[in-house]
Amino acid sequence: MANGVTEKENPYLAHLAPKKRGSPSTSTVKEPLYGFLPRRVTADQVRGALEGDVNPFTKQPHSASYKKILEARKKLPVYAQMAEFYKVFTENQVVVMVGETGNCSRRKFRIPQFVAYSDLPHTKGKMIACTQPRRVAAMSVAKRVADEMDVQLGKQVGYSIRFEDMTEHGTTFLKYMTDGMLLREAMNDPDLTRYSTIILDEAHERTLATDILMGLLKGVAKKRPDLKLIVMSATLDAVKFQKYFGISGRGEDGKPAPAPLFLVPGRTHSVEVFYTQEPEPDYVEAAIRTVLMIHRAEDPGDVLLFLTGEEEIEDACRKIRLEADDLTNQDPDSVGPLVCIPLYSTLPPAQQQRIFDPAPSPRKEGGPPGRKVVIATNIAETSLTIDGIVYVVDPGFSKQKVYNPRIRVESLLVSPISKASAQQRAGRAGRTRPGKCFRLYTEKDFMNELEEQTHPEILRSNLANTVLELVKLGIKDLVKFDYVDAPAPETLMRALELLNYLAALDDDGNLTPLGGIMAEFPLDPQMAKMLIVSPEFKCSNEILTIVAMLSVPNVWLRPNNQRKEADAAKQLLTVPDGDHLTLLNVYNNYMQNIHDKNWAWTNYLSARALTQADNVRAQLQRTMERFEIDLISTQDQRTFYTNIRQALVCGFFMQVAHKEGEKGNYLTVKDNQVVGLHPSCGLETQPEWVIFNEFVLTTRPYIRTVTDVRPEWLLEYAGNYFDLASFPDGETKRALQRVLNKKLGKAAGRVDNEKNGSGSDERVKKKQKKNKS
DNA sequence: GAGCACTGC
Repeated sequence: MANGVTEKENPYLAHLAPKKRGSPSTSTVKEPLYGFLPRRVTADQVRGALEGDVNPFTKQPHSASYKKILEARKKLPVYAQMAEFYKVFTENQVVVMVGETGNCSRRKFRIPQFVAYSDLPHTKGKMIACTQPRRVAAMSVAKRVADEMDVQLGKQVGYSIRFEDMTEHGTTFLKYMTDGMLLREAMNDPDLTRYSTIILDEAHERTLATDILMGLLKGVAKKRPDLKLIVMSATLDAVKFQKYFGISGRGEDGKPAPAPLFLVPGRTHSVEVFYTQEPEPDYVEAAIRTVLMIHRAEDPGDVLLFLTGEEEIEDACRKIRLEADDLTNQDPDSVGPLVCIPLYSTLPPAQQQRIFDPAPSPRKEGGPPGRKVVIATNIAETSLTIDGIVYVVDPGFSKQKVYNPRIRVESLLVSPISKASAQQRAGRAGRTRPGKCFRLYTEKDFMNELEEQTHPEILRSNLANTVLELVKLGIKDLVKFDYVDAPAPETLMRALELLNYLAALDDDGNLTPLGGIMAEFPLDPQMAKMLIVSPEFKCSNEILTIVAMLSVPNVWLRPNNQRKEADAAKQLLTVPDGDHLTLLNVYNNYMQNIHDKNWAWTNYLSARALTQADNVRAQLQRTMERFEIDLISTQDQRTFYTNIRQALVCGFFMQVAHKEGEKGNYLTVKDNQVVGLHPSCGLETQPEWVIFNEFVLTTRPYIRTVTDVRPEWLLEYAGNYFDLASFPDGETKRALQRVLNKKLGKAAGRVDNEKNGSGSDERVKKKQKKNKS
């Protein structure tokens, strides 16, 4: 075999190899575990390279700044662990690596570099991938590592994220990327043959993409003895990953031996944790009280308070500011000034930056010091770190996505956080010096009520997209796929069912040619489907725009003090037949005014979201061109909107609602959920049949982004789904039956049909008349 | 007459 690797030497291969009768079991083999490519570089050699005068990658002399960075690096504990790292890395195919929280940054900078140096003489032409759950991290870490290695970003060290590929083919050998990006690459190269080592960072976050990658890579590692895998995680999950990547037949009694663990010690400061004596009935009120108490009684240091959402945060900010003002008025000499800064993702970036402002100065020299209070969502738990936080207030809640496969609805629920999450939050207090964490729940509740880990995303999501990806990756049996945590069978069934109705999978669950193309689009399957069929309706240009607009955050702005103005501006752009058409109209108007920087703002639209939509549109257009899907628009004004609405039906026929009674209630078809039109909906009337983009569960169930459709289209373009025989009895079925009867009647009397079926759209006509007058 | 936890392709 290549590289002199025999199957026996690789337990993963041995596991796959047919067992010979009477041959000794692999568990008795005592020689070194793996016989991979000879990566026997020693720590001394690497130190020599690091400290030498010439950069081994560029063959250029090391720069002065490099030498300065190197001196600092030499003091880090990881540097001292180099020899230990190379030993475990050389001897094992899979290593689970653990660093205390707060230490992760060092880990993600150094370990990939160590691998890079070890690979230098051996794996020419193959790359090292290091995945991150977030784009910003992939970008910034790559930048810093390029600096540390004294190479140019985008050359030997690069990154690859959506819309931005900073790598050079043939030159880049260390590539930081988002986990989703690596998963995309895997769809066209399931064995990831371009890579010699794959490092999954932040594995404990258990994003959907990381979870799928872990399942995939476990299989690939068995097939590819030359592939090395490093799973990096926070302490708590390590054992789970060690077991998951365990080596068959190596442990006691022939059981799997856990994958080896490599520990990188942490460097965080101690955090003292306080609990309440009794449970708090109102956590927002308790949180406000705690923040004010800290402000009055504790030493200087900034405060981070975790709340669940925008409304809660803005409310708390207001109340804390009021109370702080009261304190100041009572006795300006006893308390310092306090600033309260909200932080959540939908805040414009400039306002997010405020969290890095220094705390306010004392009112007068020698007076009590000022304090900064940041009130944040979970964004401060993972995505953004704020240095200088000394006090954390943790009410123990966050909004979490949950998926109900029975009614096919994803919603956000305020739920108790996990122990792991609580520890992560507490850790935010100890980044610069010893800190304190005030938990607004009892110690008993922490011990007994909180789950160990937050449920991984794969257990809380609609998996339609994921299942299509898995099938595209060549996974034959989705139920038997080796998940780290297997999703509920019902969730998989729902996904398979949807993909089958969309004709992405055939009745045996095999990928159809259409499904293969759908998987190439970074879109939900419904949207991919309608985009692909849209040329048949002569509106692919328009559907492309609508899909792009649906893929970005809400474009409508509605500032609290200008709601009326915002609503009026929206009204001017509204198309009465449906919100999807309104989105198209908004985009087209935006493009016509692209050079007017104030256009978005004066129309109460988010310029950021619109730019993003434009990016997404361009990317999708490239994918369409790759598959030769025509970009066309009809010139016929009479059918312009009708065609678009028909194409929408081809993707979203499973998200149809039927009007019931006169109260404006709708029933979702087949699931029979009573829903209302969301107040943001711009429909002029309440049509009998509508398709909707999402079902949201807030004060009551709503359908949002809604468009008027005709029932005969449902029967025509989704006949399989609207098979009346399988329909539950009820008003919806009877209404469809009437349409069907009428249609059959019409088909019988052709002349009649010719006369009425001119294809014109009554509402469009009406509107054109209106516009003319 | 509502609201948008957070990511990602």
